Amino acid sequence: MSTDIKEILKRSQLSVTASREKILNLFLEEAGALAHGDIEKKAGEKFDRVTVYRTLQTFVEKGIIHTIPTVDNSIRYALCKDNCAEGHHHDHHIHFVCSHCKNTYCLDDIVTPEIKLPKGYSSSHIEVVVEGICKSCN
Amino acid sequence: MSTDIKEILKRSQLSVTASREKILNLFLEEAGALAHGDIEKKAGEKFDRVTVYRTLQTFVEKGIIHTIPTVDNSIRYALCKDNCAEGHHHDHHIHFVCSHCKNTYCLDDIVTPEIKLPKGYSSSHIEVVVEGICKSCN
DNA sequence: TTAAAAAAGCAACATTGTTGCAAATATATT
DNA sequence: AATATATTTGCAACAATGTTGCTTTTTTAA
Repeated sequence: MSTDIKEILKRSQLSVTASREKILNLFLEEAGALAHGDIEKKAGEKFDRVTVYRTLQTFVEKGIIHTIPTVDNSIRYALCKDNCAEGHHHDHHIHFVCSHCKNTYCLDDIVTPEIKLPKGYSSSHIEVVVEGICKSCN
Repeated sequence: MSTDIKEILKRSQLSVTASREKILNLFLEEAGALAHGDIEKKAGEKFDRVTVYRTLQTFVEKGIIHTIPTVDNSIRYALCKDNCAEGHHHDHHIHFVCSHCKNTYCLDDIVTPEIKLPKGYSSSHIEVVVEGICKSCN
């Protein structure tokens, strides 16, 4: 477990604990996004479910990870590559869900497009989720 | 309850039952999208929770309603305006979530944009969810 | 090293979603 | 219109997921 992890936590003004290190490490190791369930599985029997819930919530608040919209009932989380400030996410990349391997990836280099809205609507944030076959499965 | 409702059900080769009529009617009356919970509330104590789950599932399969991605843990459903065939949705409109009234709307006239993906990725479906302030709240 | 603050773990509970099966209802047929 | 068949509903029991309050443990700061 690299010292980067402690650094990230400290930078976000979070105390460094075993659970936070472990969970953050899972995200650093993982190419794709993780759902709460994935984390429980990967962390083994080590942590209480409640701890995982609270840690994810804290990480989102501090801008360490962000949520990704899904059509099934599962919140997926991924690392914020841009340096999101506390309580202020500003990711503008799109997300890709592979229909084959079921993984979700952040395509950090693909920026969300402009959308022309009807009169009366104003936009503050745009989410794009593309479904298809990913690089590894193609 | 208009006879259109029976028509829609028959067209999808579904038997016409009180629950299906009532739930379909909720969608026809409602401008925005509905989550499972909304439907349970609006339908009052009339139906078993299981019936609502199964009805929504059936409607999605038959192309009567479609699901909308969310970042919270709730599947939202809305009517398919385009005539989606059984097991084959082909909606290409975008979705709008109002941060003020919390409603989700289909913007049927706004078509999802083309997205240029990195090499190796192929796309089969694109979802766009715009967050902002809607017409009524502006 | 110790005191104060923060987080983890536990228990109990609430909500949400699933499955099998018997009773009720809808459809098709006579 | 009445009946047989097929489908759907409602119930019960269960599984999974998410939440809250409180005590113990760990971290941080002095």
